[in-house]
Amino acid sequence: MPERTPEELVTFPKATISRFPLYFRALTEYNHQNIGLVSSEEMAQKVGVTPSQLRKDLSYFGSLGIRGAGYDVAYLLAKIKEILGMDRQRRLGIIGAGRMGMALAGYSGFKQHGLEVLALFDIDRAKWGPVNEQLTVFPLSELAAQREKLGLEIAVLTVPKAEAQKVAELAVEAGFRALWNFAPVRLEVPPEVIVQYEDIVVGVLTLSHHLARKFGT
Amino acid sequence: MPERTPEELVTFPKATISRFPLYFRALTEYNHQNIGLVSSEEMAQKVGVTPSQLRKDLSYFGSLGIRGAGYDVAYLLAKIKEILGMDRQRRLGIIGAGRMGMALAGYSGFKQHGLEVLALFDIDRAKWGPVNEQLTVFPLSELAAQREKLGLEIAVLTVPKAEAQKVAELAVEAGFRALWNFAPVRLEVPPEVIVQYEDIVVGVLTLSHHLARKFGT
DNA sequence: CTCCTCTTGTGAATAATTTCACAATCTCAA
DNA sequence: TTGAGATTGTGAAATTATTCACAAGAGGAG
Ligand SMILES: NC(=O)c1ccc[n+]([C@@H]2O[C@H](COP(=O)([O-])OP(=O)(O)OC[C@H]3O[C@@H](n4cnc5c(N)ncnc54)[C@H](O)[C@@H]3O)[C@@H](O)[C@H]2O)c1
Ligand SMILES: NC(=O)c1ccc[n+]([C@@H]2O[C@H](COP(=O)([O-])OP(=O)(O)OC[C@H]3O[C@@H](n4cnc5c(N)ncnc54)[C@H](O)[C@@H]3O)[C@@H](O)[C@H]2O)c1
Repeated sequence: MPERTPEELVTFPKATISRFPLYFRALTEYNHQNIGLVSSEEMAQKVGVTPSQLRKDLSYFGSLGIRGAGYDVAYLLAKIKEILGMDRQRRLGIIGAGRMGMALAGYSGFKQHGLEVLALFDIDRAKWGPVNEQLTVFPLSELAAQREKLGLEIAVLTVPKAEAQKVAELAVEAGFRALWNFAPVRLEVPPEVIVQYEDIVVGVLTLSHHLARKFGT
Repeated sequence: MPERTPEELVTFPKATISRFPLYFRALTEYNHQNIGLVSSEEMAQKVGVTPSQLRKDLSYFGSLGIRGAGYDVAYLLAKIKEILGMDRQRRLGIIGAGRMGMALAGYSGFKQHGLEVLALFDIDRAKWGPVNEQLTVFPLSELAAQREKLGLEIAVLTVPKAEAQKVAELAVEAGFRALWNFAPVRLEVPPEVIVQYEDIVVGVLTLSHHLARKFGT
């Protein structure tokens, strides 16, 4: 019987993971500038966190730096890729080839993060067909087949909010275990499915609130 | 000498404000369904928080419910609008009429939150001109004039990341005090300017991390 | 008017996250 | 090889956020 993996069970704040993309981008820049070693102070300054927060964040994943010297840029970059699951390509399928779906499909920033949009799906037949050399909009009925064929792992939901629950269920049926939902609704899905919500108005309403508070307008 | 306003100085968790849009949408739905009164239990269930969290969040802004009965939907809706600064229209100008800028410009979800996109700006003259009946892409040089004329309060930055710092400075010069930045870079701005960052890859990389952890892939 | 039921509002308790502060230990120069 | 200087890694302290639990009303029935 294969022994159960010991499952290194470190727990860490949820916010820690959300800071890793910042660290990743800073390190990528250092790498481009041929900087091989960087201190927590320098890097923290660049991304706008405290040095101790940066060190603590990294420490949850082991002893990744060199005492007395700093962090090896290339090594830390590799480690962060591993932690974020960027050490292998993640393939995305976008459901809903409307304004938001198409904007995401054309986003050039995904590539450097190991993310790749390989297909779009829509219910509207007018949208079916190739978008460019690499990308095609498929009928929704192709969801399961293309997921399998292209190795899609993450379903991006950019359909109208009234459709989101139904489409989420179709995605789960088609074998997706990770959903990235842009529609402003809470989804009911089986417990093994991970849902990440992207609520775009939160940011701008936070601004609006600050304007109301600070400037009284 | 006019006395300093007492400045009701309640402090509350930052996350509190980010939950208000959820409450707002739930209440809007109750309103549509002609439900006049709702309990914290019912509403919390709907948005996916605990009832005590919902009550605590609201309590920072006063005693907004009716003991023994629940919350008056219409009243609470009005209060939340006030808190989020949605009781008056907020006008947005989008700088960068590319894929993301155009997707946001066409987003129908802003209206119900009291947000209104009134202009786009771009450096590329090929983009200048009317988009539809209500919306025009202006040359970047029009920024200050149109901000004043249209009453724009929030500048949305959807320019390439290499341009973002420069564009932020132009926006501040043009009189904007609130920036909503979609470019993945930290901006240096004067302290009186509020910046809200929208880092789109954080969400999907969080998913990627969970996939890597949970399913080992 | 009184009593009973219901649900809020909120201090206090608990939990989570961040910051502090310093021992550990690496580098480099002589 | 040693010592000085630098910077990490991390328990402990401080701070911030959430949950608990119940007193304080509100409302309705009789
Ligand atoms: N546009 C934005 O900037 C923006 C911002 C934040 C969130 N969103 C959210 O993203 C979603 C899409 O917004 P949008 O502005 O792109 O809308 P859109 O109307 O431009 O696009 C929606 C697309 O979904 C397709 N569709 C409808 N029902 C479908 C179904 N059952 N299966 C598959 N495809 C279906 C439509 O044919 C259309 O192509 C909405 O939920 C919206 O709230 C949009
Ligand atoms: N497309 C997406 O889904 C997406 C998602 C997240 C973040 N973003 C970010 O949003 C920004 C724009 O992305 P995009 O995909 O829309 O790019 P894009 O290339 O489609 O659009 C950029 C637009 O900005 C204009 N521009 C360039 N320099 C300018 C300047 N100095 N002043 C004014 N306008 C200028 C260009 O003419 C173009 O119209 C980038 O920073 C990107 O990282 C995009």
